[in-house]
Amino acid sequence: MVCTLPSLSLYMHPSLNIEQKHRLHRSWKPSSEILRTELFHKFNSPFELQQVHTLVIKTGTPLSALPLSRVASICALTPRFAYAQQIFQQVGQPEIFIWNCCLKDFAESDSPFDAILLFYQLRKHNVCPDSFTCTFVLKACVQLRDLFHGRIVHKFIQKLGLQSNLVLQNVTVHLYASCGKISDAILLFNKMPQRDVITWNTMITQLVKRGYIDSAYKMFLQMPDRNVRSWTAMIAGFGQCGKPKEAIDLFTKMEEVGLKPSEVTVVAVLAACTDLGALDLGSRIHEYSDKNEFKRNIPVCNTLIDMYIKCGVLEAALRVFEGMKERTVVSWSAMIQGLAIHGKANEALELFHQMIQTGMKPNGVTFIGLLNACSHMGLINKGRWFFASMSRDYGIIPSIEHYGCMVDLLSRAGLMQEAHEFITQMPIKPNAAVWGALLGGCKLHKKIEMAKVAMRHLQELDPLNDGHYVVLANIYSEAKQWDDAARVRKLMRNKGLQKTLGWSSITVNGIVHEFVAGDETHPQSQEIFKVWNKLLAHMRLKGYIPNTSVVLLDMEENEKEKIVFRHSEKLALVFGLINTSHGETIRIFKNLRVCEDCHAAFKVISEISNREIVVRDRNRFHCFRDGSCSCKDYW
DNA sequence: CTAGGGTTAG
Repeated sequence: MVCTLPSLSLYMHPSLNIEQKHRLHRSWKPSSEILRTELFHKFNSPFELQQVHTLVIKTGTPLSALPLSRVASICALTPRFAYAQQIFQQVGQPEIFIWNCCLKDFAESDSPFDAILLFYQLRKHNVCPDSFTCTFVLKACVQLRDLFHGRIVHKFIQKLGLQSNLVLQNVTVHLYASCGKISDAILLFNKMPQRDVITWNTMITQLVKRGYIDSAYKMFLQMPDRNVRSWTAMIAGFGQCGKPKEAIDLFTKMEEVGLKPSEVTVVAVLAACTDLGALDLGSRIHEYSDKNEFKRNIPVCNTLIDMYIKCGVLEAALRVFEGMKERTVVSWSAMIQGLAIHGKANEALELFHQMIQTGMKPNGVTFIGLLNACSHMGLINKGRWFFASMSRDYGIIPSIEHYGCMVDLLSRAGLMQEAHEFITQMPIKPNAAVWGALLGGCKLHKKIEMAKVAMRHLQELDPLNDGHYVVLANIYSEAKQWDDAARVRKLMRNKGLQKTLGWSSITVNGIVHEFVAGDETHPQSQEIFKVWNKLLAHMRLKGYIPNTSVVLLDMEENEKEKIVFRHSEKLALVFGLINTSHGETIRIFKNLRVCEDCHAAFKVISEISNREIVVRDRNRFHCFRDGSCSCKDYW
């Protein structure tokens, strides 16, 4: 009689009683192959392990067929430690080897503290650790930033006489640096009789993380041999500390040396392109990635998506997103945020819906994107709903950023009282971003009294940020309260602050042209002004009326016009019209928010010149086409 | 069974 083999999952099914299990047990003779592939990954407790162990003995399967690392992890932190030891002592492999495998898994898991606990268990049961053991425990300490246990292991290494082991020295340097003891790390580094490329790379990365970019670069120049990871660490370092130009310069040098960029290099360089709005280099890196089969690498795709979004090419970002075989929450969140800052709120919400349907769990960042989408398009009720939903339906506790988004949403919509009430009822202390969002709403809706309230808090929380003073002065100026405006500007000056100079840039033929307001230094300045005057006549016919209320100062109307006409974004746009071919999209990058008059002017110009104009603002994108803007004037 | 570089928001 042929009987079907029951699977182990059936054998161990909780609904079977002991007698049924025995019956199965007697009749069932699985091959060791079945044991290995089907069975052993399914037991989860010492009790189940014991059943499997019995089975192994009964069927005469060699003990080594057991997934020993799994046995170890099940027994390690339960009172069954000795049981595992007993098995390990019979398999003909050094016992410590098996425990080390388990330690490695723990150290790389999401609860690295288990590695430290296991280490104590090993000591308690007199298992003798080796250098591998120490490596993994130290790695866990690095993950946890656990200097206390790290120091214990460090002393233990010396007790074992392993202090000259290079790998251990490298991890120890990493440990002290990552726990904020950078001077201890440097001390150890200096004492090392020999160092390898990993030692140097570790130091570079850690110095960058602590903000010592100059020391990191010195080390980079000083080190004897540099591999791809050294270059990448330094490129990423420049990017992370706000020096994307330096990152790209270094990348160029890396190419000159002839080293082949890895996936990680590509991610770092793309992030720098994102910050700079360097679409041309970004696209080149995209081609390189495709040629080198980096397409399957999720972070590469995620960074590409973000790069295209922040360079204003939403379609390209969507293409990368659609082409991904596998996506993470980062991919979805990046795309949702991208749609949000491009003013496509409904598409963003729709994408979120799709995300949920694929079974992907959103995180806090996903909701920041969603709230931004609602905020930028004035979807107040949807925004309120998402805010409530995140904790209720997904167990995500709103962070200060989410509260900031909500205040932005409410105050942009003019619901100033509600926004203020929302702030006073927050369970966490409001920060400068929260009050700043309220102040922004006051500017938009000309609420002077509320602006004063917001400013009082901002002066306390963020006194050195010139932006707040400028906004408040603007609010007074718009209300023609010149004395108050002057008082705020004086207050700002007394703190030693200057208004951040606005600038706009445009890339033509790979060359970045930067303009500041009133700029006459560009070689083509005269031509720019001539073309502007012609354009202006045309614009006036189309109904454009200069909005001079954006000028802070009390002066004659035609003086104000002169100032408005030479705003940096207008200069960059006219330069673009002159120097690009007809029909080409013009992309402008502005460091501050785009001015209201420029916004109105760009709409008219997009119609007259029949051009698409994409402006990357401090906060979002404006895509001007056929006389209107993608933000639908809600920003 | 060792050690080093990366992505969404802010």
